[in-house]
Amino acid sequence: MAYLNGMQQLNDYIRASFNTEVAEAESISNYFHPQLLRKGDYLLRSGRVCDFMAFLASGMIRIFVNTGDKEVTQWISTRNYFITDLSSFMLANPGRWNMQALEDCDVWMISRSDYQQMAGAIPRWIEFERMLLIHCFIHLEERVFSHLYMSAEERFQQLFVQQPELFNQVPLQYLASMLGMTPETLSRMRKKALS
Amino acid sequence: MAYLNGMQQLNDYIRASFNTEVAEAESISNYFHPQLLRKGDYLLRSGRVCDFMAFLASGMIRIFVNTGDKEVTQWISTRNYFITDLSSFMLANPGRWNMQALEDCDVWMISRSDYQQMAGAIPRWIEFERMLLIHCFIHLEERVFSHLYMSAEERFQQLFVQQPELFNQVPLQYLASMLGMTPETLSRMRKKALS
DNA sequence: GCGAGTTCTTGACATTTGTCAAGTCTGCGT
DNA sequence: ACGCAGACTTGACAAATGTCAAGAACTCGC
Repeated sequence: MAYLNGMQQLNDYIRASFNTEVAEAESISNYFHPQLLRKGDYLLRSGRVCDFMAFLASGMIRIFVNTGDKEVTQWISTRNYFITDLSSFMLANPGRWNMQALEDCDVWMISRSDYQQMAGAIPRWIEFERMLLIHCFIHLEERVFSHLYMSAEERFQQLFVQQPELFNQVPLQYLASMLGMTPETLSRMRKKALS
Repeated sequence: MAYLNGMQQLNDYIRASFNTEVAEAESISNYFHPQLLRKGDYLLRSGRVCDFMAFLASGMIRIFVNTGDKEVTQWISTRNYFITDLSSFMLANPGRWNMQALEDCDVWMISRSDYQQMAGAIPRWIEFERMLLIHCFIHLEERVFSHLYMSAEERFQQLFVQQPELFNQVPLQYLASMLGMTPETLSRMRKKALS
């Protein structure tokens, strides 16, 4: 059941992104294969080459790295996002990131070789990939900018407004790390925000 | 003279990036037109649609925004980089960034319409653009990461090692902003580093 | 080479955020 | 339901960084 819903979601997402027909969307989503992740399962481990791109149909995945002294969460992906270690997937070198399911996840995966085949077979995929890269760039640029002109508290408040659902579902320590502050600081700010 | 050198540099850069013949590199660089900027001149102003991509053959350009209370320098581009307000150039919406010459610059520009024409005429340009986007993504990701796991001092030291030339040529206040700290703090850290 | 304007440095102090440690809460497996 | 382990909260304090203000150094046009 979860599989079928997930595939439908991938289809819908592609149709909306490509503004295209059902047939073309299906020709794309057929390249993807379902996988269920249990809470705690790893989709990828640091140091491995990332040989896939994944579409997260449901659940949440945390992307993080262990730097020896501390664990740094770079990002938490929610449903309807494509996930990969871009550097590793595109350049086929060992990657930095761990990807771990924060809850049970329904994930649709495509291997690098299938990806290349798809890109060759479906010219519009290349267009789509281009827009994906552009939007990722814009998003990261915004994030760098937030560290240049906002305080920790302002970054917290922005996230609290933009993605309040994260604060129910994600362990606070991961959000803290993603915001570039300690769990204690985030705990205090959240308390203040709720009062 | 500067023009010829600049064109040569654009050619060399493209040949190296594309790993291609002189002829193809020239067919690309012919789409670009030279422009000399005087120190202080603006290549782009905040709020305008960015209708160009530029190759910086010599000089330095500061990319920044005025947020009302303070000016935030996002990046300082050195020679041999392509420069554009990516969001604005690709999506043709009004951009956020100012771009100002920190010194006299030799810049080679291509308009959006010529860019599109070139992309249509030279399929390898699309490949190149893709690699450009991927590398920009990786660079920004690294930069976000640096704000998550490094202190201000560590970010300073990293920049000081990686691009020491910036510290001679660029007003300290801009470097401070780019690193996400105040000029006073950077001044103190630099003093400590030099002793 | 001079002077106005900008930029940089320095000190004193304020604020923000981090660190550590203890105690509390919560959720999960048995 | 119990107990354990992990997660969260809280307080006291420490460290990093910011703010403000004054003076020094530099730059650039004349």
